[in-house]
Amino acid sequence: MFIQLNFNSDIPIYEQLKSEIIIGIAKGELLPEERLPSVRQLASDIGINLHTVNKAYKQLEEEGFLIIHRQRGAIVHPDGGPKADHAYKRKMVETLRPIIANTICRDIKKAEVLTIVRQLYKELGADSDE
Amino acid sequence: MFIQLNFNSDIPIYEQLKSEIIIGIAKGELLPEERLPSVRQLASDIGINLHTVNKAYKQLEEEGFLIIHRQRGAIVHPDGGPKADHAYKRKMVETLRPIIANTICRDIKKAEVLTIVRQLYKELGADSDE
Amino acid sequence: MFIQLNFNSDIPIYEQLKSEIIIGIAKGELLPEERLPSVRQLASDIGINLHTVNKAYKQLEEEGFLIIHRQRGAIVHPDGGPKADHAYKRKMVETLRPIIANTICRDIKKAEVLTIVRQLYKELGADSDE
Amino acid sequence: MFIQLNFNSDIPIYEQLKSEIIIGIAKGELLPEERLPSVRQLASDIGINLHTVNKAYKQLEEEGFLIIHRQRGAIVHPDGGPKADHAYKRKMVETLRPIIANTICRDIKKAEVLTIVRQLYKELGADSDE
DNA sequence: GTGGTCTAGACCACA
DNA sequence: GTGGTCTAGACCACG
Repeated sequence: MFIQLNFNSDIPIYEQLKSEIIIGIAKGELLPEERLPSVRQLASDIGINLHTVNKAYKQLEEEGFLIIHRQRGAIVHPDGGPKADHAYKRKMVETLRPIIANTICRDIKKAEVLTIVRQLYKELGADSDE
Repeated sequence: MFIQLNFNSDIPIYEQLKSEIIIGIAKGELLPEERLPSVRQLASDIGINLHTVNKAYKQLEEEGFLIIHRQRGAIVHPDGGPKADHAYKRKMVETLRPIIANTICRDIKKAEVLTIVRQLYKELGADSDE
Repeated sequence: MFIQLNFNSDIPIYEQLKSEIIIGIAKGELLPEERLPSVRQLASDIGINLHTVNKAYKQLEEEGFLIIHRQRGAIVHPDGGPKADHAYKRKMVETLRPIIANTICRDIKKAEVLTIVRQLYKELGADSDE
Repeated sequence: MFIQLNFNSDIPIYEQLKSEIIIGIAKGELLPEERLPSVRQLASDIGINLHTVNKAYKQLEEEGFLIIHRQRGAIVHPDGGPKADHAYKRKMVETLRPIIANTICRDIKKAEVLTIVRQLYKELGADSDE
């Protein structure tokens, strides 16, 4: 699993790190119960601040992606991720709405966006027609 | 056109305002060349500072959604929005990837997400072409 | 003489109008002692506010390009323009410096800029090798 | 690098500041990747408000001269400046036209203006290629 | 009456 | 300590 961060992005490092880990879990590169690098280790590897990794881990635990043991470090949640409740879905729709509105303003066809979404599912290894 | 802001959100007010305006343009509630409220007027209506509105307007002008005129105020860009270049599409994919990854972790089916996207197109009034 | 204004520009209308008139004088389209349209007439022709034309005329008189008679209206200054004093030249250099600095940052060769300047002299009808 | 502002000028302070920084980059006083003072530091040094400095920095980032990082502050763009596209050159010509027209009206010889331009290139340290 | 500019001061997110 | 955000209020340029 490669973690690629863009230090010039306006997206906070810890957010990028969270995304990378979530992508890793989605792809199956990080399996349930798999152990993640220690905060110290990962921070050193990526060349970022220890607190930044810690913040990402903490929030991922908060959201149900990880379980952090004081001694054993962080492991991927046995269930592979938090469950989708109504609140989450509502928030997702709120997130997608301005993105979709933007594509409409820019005359991007619905079909093209749907294709992009399907490609992302393929890229992330969830390509089954479920 | 209704503008609904969430002052408790972690999304900046000016970002929410930008999204609302983009949604308005996508829906056709704001037509090309249509005049938007003055910064003072809108700020007063929403109950925020005029500089916050100004920031949203300025950025929307920068992105090609609006044209700001010193005397006439802000109008929707005659073209209804900026064109979609490669950079935009790349950025959109980068935006969608962690969202999609998240849905995968949460076991939301691809079909459901595609349905949500289609519903958003419908809601935003761009239901014509699949 | 055509007066072309860009109402979407961030340059004030009266400034654009001043420039157009100065360009007209430089080109010889407006000859010394030639009468300009009345404030009312020009404003109506261009479709702008009367005060805007008035402001441009006033400032051009102030700078020595025009002479405004209460009854006869505005005429081009008999000398064809104000004289170049030290203050003007100093100001011109101050105006050009950031423009030139910008071209350097953008890797535009000095030769290209000199060519552009020469072309402008040609376009404005002052092409002699004086 | 000295920053000299004229508070009585009709040119906005943030514009003057932008020019000074661009000149600094052109001269090579500000090298690519070099760090600029923090907005607070510079504002304090010059005696202006930090928002004014921020505005200048932001616009310079937008134009490709700087990169602003939340923690590291602002640095000169690694490339030393944005590239020159057609739009930029067209705008530059539009900027120069009224300036040149003015010199013609004032009987300043073309040769003198060309000399001034050459001197500016010399002053700004880009004297190499004619 | 419109946006543009500038100042001032506050709190927050980030690393 | 850095920039980001938001508020507040003032004066000005423009037309």
